[in-house]
Amino acid sequence: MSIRPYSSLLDRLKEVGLRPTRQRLALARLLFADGDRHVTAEQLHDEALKAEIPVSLATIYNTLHQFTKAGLLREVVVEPGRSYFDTNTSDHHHFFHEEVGQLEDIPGEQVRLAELPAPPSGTAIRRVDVIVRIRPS
Amino acid sequence: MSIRPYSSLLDRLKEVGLRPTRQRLALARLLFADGDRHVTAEQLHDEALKAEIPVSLATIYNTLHQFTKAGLLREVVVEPGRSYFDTNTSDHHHFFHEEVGQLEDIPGEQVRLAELPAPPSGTAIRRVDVIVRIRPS
DNA sequence: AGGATAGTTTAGAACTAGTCTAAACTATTG
DNA sequence: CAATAGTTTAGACTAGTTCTAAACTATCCT
Repeated sequence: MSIRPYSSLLDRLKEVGLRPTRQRLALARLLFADGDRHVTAEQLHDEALKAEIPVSLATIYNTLHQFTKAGLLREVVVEPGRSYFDTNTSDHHHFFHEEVGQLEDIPGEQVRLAELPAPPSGTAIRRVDVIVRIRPS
Repeated sequence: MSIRPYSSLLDRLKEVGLRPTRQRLALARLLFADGDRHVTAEQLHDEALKAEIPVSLATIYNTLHQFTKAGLLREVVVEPGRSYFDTNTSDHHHFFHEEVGQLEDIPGEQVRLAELPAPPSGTAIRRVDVIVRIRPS
């Protein structure tokens, strides 16, 4: 996402059929301004308020889900009762730092699946998530 | 887990330092009686009530967590806001049937990681989860 | 065996993340 | 610029889970 220049956020929203409202633009800026990020709804909400963007929690959730559906974000589930949203939508995997509750991308192709199982009949693979759970050593 | 004969449930509980109470024995029986299972707290609760084992939801949660800590169960996180417990504690991975909310073991070594990334310095790998998310095709 | 003790269970309150609702607001379209 | 359709919002609500403090029970000790 960081590939795209700042000014095109508006265009990207339009492309995916979302009106470029004040809130969405502001949140998109927070999310995509600098590099890859992994945020929870609460985190983004706090950040928005600190940045003087008064936005309701409901809108945070709406926006995160709409962005996800539109392919601008990817949801990552690693902890019960908390969702993370990843601004890196390319095919990649994660470290999850369990003590801290922090996600980190595993760069490039450092994880490679030698073999994938055939999906049960009548089903198709939608996505493969690899989570490497780490701890302070 | 199904390796162990039924009568040894009591011993297993003792081994891991949990008193073999009526509730724990009954839940262990439900969990480990026939083969590998993936249950949520609510599912197990319903099952227990149907089997005429009146047990409170709090005890279900306590028991699932104690069993997990003791290594009799393994917790699998695939959906926000819902935890699954797997009676198969050996090293293996999962299909997750998204429409139905059902986990299924990927048999044997059908998933092999060709390369694992080095964990960030100061950390050690605790576990690697591979979740193959599937959909009806 | 019987009582003391420490671990366990329980109902229900409390909590947390997330969703819903319906009214107010705003971007777009003509 | 008005009409309209999509968006935002506060606050009520829900689902899953955890907490609490009182009642209960397995175990230990004599």
